[in-house]
Formats: sequence, structure tokens, C-alpha cells
Amino acid sequence: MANYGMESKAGSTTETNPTEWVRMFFSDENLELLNSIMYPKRAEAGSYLYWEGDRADKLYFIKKGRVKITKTSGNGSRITLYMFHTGDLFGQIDPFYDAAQSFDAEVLEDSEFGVIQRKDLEVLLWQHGDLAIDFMKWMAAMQRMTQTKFRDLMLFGKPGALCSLLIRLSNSYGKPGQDQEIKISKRINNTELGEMIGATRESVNRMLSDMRKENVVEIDQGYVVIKDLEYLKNVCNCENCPKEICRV
Amino acid sequence: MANYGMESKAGSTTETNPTEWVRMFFSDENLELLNSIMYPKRAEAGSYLYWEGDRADKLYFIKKGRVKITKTSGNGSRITLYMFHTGDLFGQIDPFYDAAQSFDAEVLEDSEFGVIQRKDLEVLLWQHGDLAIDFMKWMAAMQRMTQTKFRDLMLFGKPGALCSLLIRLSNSYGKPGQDQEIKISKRINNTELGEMIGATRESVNRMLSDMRKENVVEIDQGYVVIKDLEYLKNVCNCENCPKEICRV
DNA sequence: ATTCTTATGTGATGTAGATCACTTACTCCT
DNA sequence: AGGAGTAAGTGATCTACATCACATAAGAAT
Repeated sequence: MANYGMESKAGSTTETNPTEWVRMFFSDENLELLNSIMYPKRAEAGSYLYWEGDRADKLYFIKKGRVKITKTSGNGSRITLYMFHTGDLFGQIDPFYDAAQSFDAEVLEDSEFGVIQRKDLEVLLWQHGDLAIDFMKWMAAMQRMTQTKFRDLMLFGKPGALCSLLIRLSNSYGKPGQDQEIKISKRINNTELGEMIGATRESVNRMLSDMRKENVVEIDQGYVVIKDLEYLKNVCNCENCPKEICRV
Repeated sequence: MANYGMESKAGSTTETNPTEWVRMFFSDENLELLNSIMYPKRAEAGSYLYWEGDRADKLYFIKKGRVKITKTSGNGSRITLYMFHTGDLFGQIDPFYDAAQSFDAEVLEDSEFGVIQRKDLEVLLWQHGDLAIDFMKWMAAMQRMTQTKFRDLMLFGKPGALCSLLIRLSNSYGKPGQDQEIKISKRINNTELGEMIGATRESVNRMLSDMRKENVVEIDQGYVVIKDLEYLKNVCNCENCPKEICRV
């Protein structure tokens, strides 16, 4: 059984151990194949894995760590498209050879990657039909994830967008607490929450305050705790999408 | 040379003949392979190809016609995610076998499709490595298209979103007129334009009025004519993405 | 502890865009 | 040609959010 260089030593930065998303799409054999063409790379918190404009010809498997995909506009505002973590595969392999990244990849925690080159991947896909199928499933899930975010952000205002985000965070980083409580195991500040839904930190703060008064959420030492998931689902007309696509 | 059932008789509903998008990703041989597993289907303007909740296990190639992918919320508001036309391939093949459509597909013009079943496609991908590669490129383009729309709608307000939309429309349906003018060869009313950017018809109307006064656009018998593309590009910080992904 | 820094919390105010209400202009139909 | 139906156009409000301007709190550094 392959372990893709994952170290499980105690005290690692990534103390949580989320389900490896990639395993939802790839069989062990196919993961092993992908692993065979990966080369290792490290990057520390605060650095950038790539910038907008860099060539888009690689995929990244996160052995350990966390990365955020963002877009910054000229006037300073910024949106976050995705957050990826240990066990995720991400990256843009573009259909045209001169294609460039359209977003930045900011490293949030000291991270280790397995990098897959486009060329190598193509050879592998060409040779292994079942890997190609798994790969297609992974891409389809990414696409659905993007589309459902689109829907959530467009359809139910900022409160809806925030509730959708909290649900997604609970799927990605939620840990059960007492009662039915779910604790988001990553600290994410109001500014960052805002960037994920296209709102200001003040708006996020006010919405969270309101929901705190309504006993929907609670802030425990900077960590968001969800106390009433049903309420959140209601606000954004949650359709109970599978967890594979309902994530940040 | 395959023709995929495309009829070029005069007076067809789809009087324009846009570039076949699918040819940007698939070689003739691979298109022929796809064609071999398609079965024909017709649908008339105003009908729905599928509804939210239907099984998501098919792809559709548009031999002729036009289709719009939308999401309607309980309270009546609606957004349009995509518009597809002659020569486009679209559809969701989901990673999980019980997956359902998350959007509706409304037929805008009498249309003819080639329908591809998930099972058949998988067999084909499994057997033909180079088809799998082309397929991956197509999916990557779809993903980029969704992501760049996301960016355009989030980052520069409604005027930015509208300008981005007009640029995309010009890539999808633009015909050169006198001077540098570009005529959008499909009539799209203000309500529909609004649904594509998450705005009301009134807002769209006012923005178009403003731009008409500034000599940026002109309305010619219900058709939008772009007179100053540079102005539009400016408002939404256009990055001159390739036409394959900058479309509606 | 003491300071420095970075995050949260909230009021006051401004504004983009929605909503409402109505008029005017097309388009289609018999 | 006349009337019905649908879309465009536009003012008057209303409201969701952003912006601005601070105050307070919580961590981190010395």
C-alpha cells in the first residue's frame, strides 16, 4: 500500500487528518500510477506555489499542508476560489500549450507536494484507460464544485453565501463536538471568510453576530462552531449535495 | 470526413454558423469516435432537454440549435450558467452513479442532438488513449470558462459583469459590421442578459442606456451592436483569454 | 508587565442595485 | 389596420452591503 510520502509524525502543522479527497475518485492502483510520475516539492506558509501568469502545465497533490487559490484585482479586492488541503489534488492543465495560470496559489501552511507534469500525465492517461476514467470523474467533481459555488453565491444574497460557506467548511474541516455541534478545525478570520463569498469583513462579522444571537453558531477561541446546521441549510436552500462536491 | 448529421440547408433556424467549439478540442478521428456512440434526439424551442434532478449520465452534442443551462430558485429568481449552440458539446457526467442534474437545460431553438451515454463513453475512453486526452482538454476548458465567469461576476460589480458578458457574446455570436462594429447575431432581451449576470432587467437596461450615450454600444432592431470593444474590456479588466474559454 | 500588532465588534453614513409603478415602443396576430 | 401581448425605458423609492471611522479585544514580541 502506497503512502505517497505522507508522514504521520505527531505535532505536524496539519494536526487534523481530513479524508483524502483524492481517494474518492482514484483507485489505489491509479493513485500509485499517479504517484509514480510525481516529483516532490516543498513550500512554506506564506509563499506562493504559483502566480497568475505562470505556465499552467502541472498538477499538485498535497501530501501535507494547505493552499488557497485566489484572484486579486487591480483595485485591491480579492476573491478566494478554492482551499485545498492534505490529500487533495488540484491544478489547471490547460487545453492549449501556452496557457497561463489565471489565479494565484498561496501556501497557507508549510506544505509538501507531489508535482505532476502535464506531459507525464498525458502519457499515463494514454496508456491506462481506467486511470483516464477516474481522472474524468475527478475533473467532473471539480467542475460541479465550482458550479454549485456559483449558484450559492448568486442566488441567496450574502447571508446565503455565508451559510453555504459554513456548510462547506463543515464538510472540509468539521469535527464533531458535544451535542450536535460541529467545530471548524481551522481558524479562518472574518476577512478570509469575506474573500470566499465576495463580502467585506464587516459584513461577515455582522452576519456572524446575528447568527450567534440566534444560537446558530458560536465562536470558540477564534474557531467557528456550528450549532444549528439546519438553519444554515435553510438560508441557502441547501440541496444536500454529496460531500465530494460540497466543499470549499 | 464526418458531418455528424449537420444539415446546411438554407433557412434553418440557426442562421448563423458559429465555429464548432468541439473542433477546438477533438481531432476529426476522435469526433468520429464520439459520433459512433451518439444517438439522435430532437427537441423544440421552449421545451426542456432535462430538468434539475434528472439523472446526469449523458453528454449532448448540438448538431443544430441552442440550449441554455439555468438554475431557478424557489423565490422565482433565475440565473443562466451557460448558453450552448451548434457545434457545442455539453452535459454533466457525474462521478457518482446516482448523481442528478443540478440545473435545467432549456431549449431555445428547435434543436437536434447527438446523445452520448456515460457507459458508452467510458468504454471508448478506456480503449482510446488519445480520445481521453482530448476529452480532458475539453473538460479543462469548461472548467476555465466557469472560473473566469466567476471572477468576472464577483470582481467588478454589475457593470463589469455586463461588459464581460458582452465580450463573451461577441466571441460566441459576433458578426463584423461596418467599421469595427460587432453585431451580436442573436436577439437576447434585457431579462435574459440580466439572468446571465445576476442582475435585474431594469439594471441591465440602465447600464445599456448609459453605454449607448457613451457610444459604446448601439441597439439595432433588438440586436446589440458593440462599437467600442476596448471600453468594455477596460471595465471588466479583460485579460484577453483565448476565445475557447471566453464565451457565454 | 508593556508595547506592538493584528483581529473583532459596531455605529454612522454612503451607494449600488433591487423593487415598484408606470409609460412608451415593438411585434405579432386575425 | 387595430388591438393584444410582450419588451424597453425611466423615475421614485427602498434596502442590502460597502465604506469609513473608531473602540475594544486578543495574541505576539520585547
